[in-house]
Amino acid sequence: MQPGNDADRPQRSFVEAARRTQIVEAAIATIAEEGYARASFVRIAKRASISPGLISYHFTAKDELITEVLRTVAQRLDRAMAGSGEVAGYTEALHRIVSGYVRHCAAHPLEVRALQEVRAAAASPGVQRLVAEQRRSGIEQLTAFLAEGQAEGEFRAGDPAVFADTLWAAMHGVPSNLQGRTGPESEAYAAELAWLFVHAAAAPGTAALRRLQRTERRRTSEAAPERP
Amino acid sequence: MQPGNDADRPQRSFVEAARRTQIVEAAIATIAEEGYARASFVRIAKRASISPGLISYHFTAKDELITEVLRTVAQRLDRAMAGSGEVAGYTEALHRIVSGYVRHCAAHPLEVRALQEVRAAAASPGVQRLVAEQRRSGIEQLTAFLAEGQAEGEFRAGDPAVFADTLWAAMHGVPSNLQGRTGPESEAYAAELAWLFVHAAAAPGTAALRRLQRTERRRTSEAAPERP
Amino acid sequence: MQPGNDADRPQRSFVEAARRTQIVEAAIATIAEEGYARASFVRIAKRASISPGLISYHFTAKDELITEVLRTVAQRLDRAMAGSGEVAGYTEALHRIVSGYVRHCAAHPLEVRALQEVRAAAASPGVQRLVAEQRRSGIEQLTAFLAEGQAEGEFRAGDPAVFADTLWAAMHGVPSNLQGRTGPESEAYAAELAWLFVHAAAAPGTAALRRLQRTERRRTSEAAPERP
Amino acid sequence: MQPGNDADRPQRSFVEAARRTQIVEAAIATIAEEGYARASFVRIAKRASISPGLISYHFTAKDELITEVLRTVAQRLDRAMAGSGEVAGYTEALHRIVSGYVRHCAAHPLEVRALQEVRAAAASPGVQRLVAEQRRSGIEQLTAFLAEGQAEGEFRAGDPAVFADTLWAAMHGVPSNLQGRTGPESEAYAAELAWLFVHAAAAPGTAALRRLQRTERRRTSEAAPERP
DNA sequence: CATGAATGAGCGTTCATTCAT
DNA sequence: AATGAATGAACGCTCATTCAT
Repeated sequence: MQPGNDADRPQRSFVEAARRTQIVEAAIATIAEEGYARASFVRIAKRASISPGLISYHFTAKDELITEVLRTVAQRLDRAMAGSGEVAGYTEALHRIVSGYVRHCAAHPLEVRALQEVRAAAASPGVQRLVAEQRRSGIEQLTAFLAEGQAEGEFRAGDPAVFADTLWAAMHGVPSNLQGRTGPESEAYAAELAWLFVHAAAAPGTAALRRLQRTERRRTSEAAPERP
Repeated sequence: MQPGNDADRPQRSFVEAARRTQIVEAAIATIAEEGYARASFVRIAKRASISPGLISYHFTAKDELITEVLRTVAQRLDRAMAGSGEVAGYTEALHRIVSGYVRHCAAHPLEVRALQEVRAAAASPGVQRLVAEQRRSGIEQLTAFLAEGQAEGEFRAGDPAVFADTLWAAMHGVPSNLQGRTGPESEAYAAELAWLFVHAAAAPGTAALRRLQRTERRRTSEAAPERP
Repeated sequence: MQPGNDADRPQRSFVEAARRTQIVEAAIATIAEEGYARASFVRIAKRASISPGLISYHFTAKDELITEVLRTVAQRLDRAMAGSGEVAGYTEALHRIVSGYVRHCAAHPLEVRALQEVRAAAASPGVQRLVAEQRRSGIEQLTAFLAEGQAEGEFRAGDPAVFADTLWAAMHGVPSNLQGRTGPESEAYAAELAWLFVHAAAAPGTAALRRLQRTERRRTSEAAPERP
Repeated sequence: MQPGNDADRPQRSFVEAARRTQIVEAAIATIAEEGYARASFVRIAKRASISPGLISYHFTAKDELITEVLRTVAQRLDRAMAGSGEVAGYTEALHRIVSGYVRHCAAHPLEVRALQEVRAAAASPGVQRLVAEQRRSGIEQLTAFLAEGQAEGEFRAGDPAVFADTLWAAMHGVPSNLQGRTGPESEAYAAELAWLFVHAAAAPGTAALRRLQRTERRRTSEAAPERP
């Protein structure tokens, strides 16, 4: 969902790209585990087993590094939410967005934690602008998606912008809510949250809803087939 | 919703209380407008037109000041959400909680912004503990309220904990979502969000829901009677 | 042994004198128990249950307070070392000086501790000057005393200045050496140290030494008469 | 006499070692000349012509710098007191300890002054612990040495612990007593003080004492052969 | 490319001292 | 005579950034 301006510096050697990636990963880990406030160049460099000066060499300023962190993590999140394979309709798509998001949070807690830390604590105007832009863009896409679903008759009436805001905010809370939950519990959480929003959005009596209900019931019983 | 230990230091002179209040308000404004990371004693003091040393004189450590900020804002929020006057039932109470919260955010954007900043960016263990405790306590109260409403038959079946998590997260997103909206727009936002959660929670066909619907329609038409 | 310039401010009301005394005592206790570095006006005032401003009111600067502390404690020490009653000769006088000093250290550890703290840690030129003066004066008196004893034939030949230096230094170490010793142990320490210096100073075969030996033996057996 | 744990951080680059040494030396000079209380990072850095931040870069905390100062100076002192060459017996060894110590004080007054300042004025628990440990260890070694000399019949009867305390304290006073004395005067002071303690410790009529007396007389007459 | 020593500004905090009350 | 709120300078320490090597 992040807006990309990949044209910033098109020419990048292989080694340089590798170093940048390494530094970004170290930054993600440091921010996630020690908090944004403690993620100094010295600490990030220590984690990457390089010198702090090298970070400044590859990134013109801390802002650029943090920006890269933001883009990297958001991109992976987008991919996780998009999922793969065909989608039968809007209802199923919504279900996949929410559950995919929750599953990604459960599978990559460090990344998501780092994302939240940066979004909340980063103070520089540049980073804040990007955060706002990611937010705007994300909500815009959600709103468009919901409006389409309405137009197709799968989603009920109501202001799609408010619904998108709420969905976005609810997703933001997921990492915190997942803390202390085991893998299976996270899976259940994903299902529960997805259903909550699917129900809240679905027009009453849509076939899409019933179809999804059947699909999910099968999935669940396959995953836990102890029932006779 | 914050856990209170008001017995910390019972004896406080009038002047001291006034200064503390002034400093807390300056801190709130600074955090809200410049971000937690830039809310240094020097900047807060400048806003209050006092010397930085005076903050240390009145608060034993920065933690204490931030804690006071957290408590002050949370307390006002709690009051706003509780509202005044009788409440007919759980459905109406839920409506009031959500709309009261949104209205408070619209009326006191600095306070709420500061609250979010501190909750997200404060790194010290002491503050993080209080933040976690406020969160735990808030969600616990919401969960209990929702479970009661279920037992009384006003709310539909479902895990009240997940619903509470979602509601909490959605409320956290409100200040951001309100940014750039005018007063009347905020009012509409409050109504919309409240309806969203009331609908999501309400058991189908409750009288309470219909009653609330009538009440709100009257309120709205009085507030904006330009319709023929 | 401290040089007195009592003419600094001759006119002092009764109340003022009492306050000054109270503050000086609080300062002594604070310095002794918390160390010179932590003996701020606020802490001293808290101990005296007064306001910090009052200290500045009664003492023109911290230097003056510390100076007063130094004078007060040194004066008591001098009195303790002078003792009371007749002294038969120089040998006995030396014994009394050393043992009197040790006993005073054992009886008033706070005072002496404060004295050492100030002497060692006080940085201001004014205080350092007084410390140096007390030292000079003390050693001068000791030197004169030793030279007299030499002239009278009770003390052996040798540079009295070096002996005085050594005695002064040894006395400075007493408070530390006394730490962790019980009352009776301190008494034994006093006797041992006094004997050490009496022996080191005494001319061989003086009658004074034998006389003192008899006296002390009697004192000791009276204090611990469990011998048959 | 200081307890060493040199294994703290074994790996240190050449440049870093040089800087640390430079900073330690600057700290010693600052403490000695301006007093411990005025030995701030800013002042030490100014003396070393570096920025204050660099001290923090090379030492994790002020404690570590002061600890290094303590260790460095104490180590040199130990070496000076141990001296070189064979020692005929305990009496001669005692003479060498005292005179070696005094000579070191005369030759390196800044170092020793700094040592005293730190020992007396440093307030942090970490430093105080090391100071106490150095003291304990030093007195313990002296006591053991004296007890051995007693067992060998060279030293007279008496509590070696009290003698060690006194010797330690007397040595502590030397730097002050040396102030204002010229080189030759210091040499005389060394001889006088060493004799004082040798006499105080020696058993009457030992051959060792007479032998030492002859040796020293020769040394002295060679150093100042103006006598006919 | 890469290092890591070095800088200088800014941080929270302490303190002797002042002064309106 | 006494209070205690208030100041401003100094403290130890952290940090992004620079640069000689």
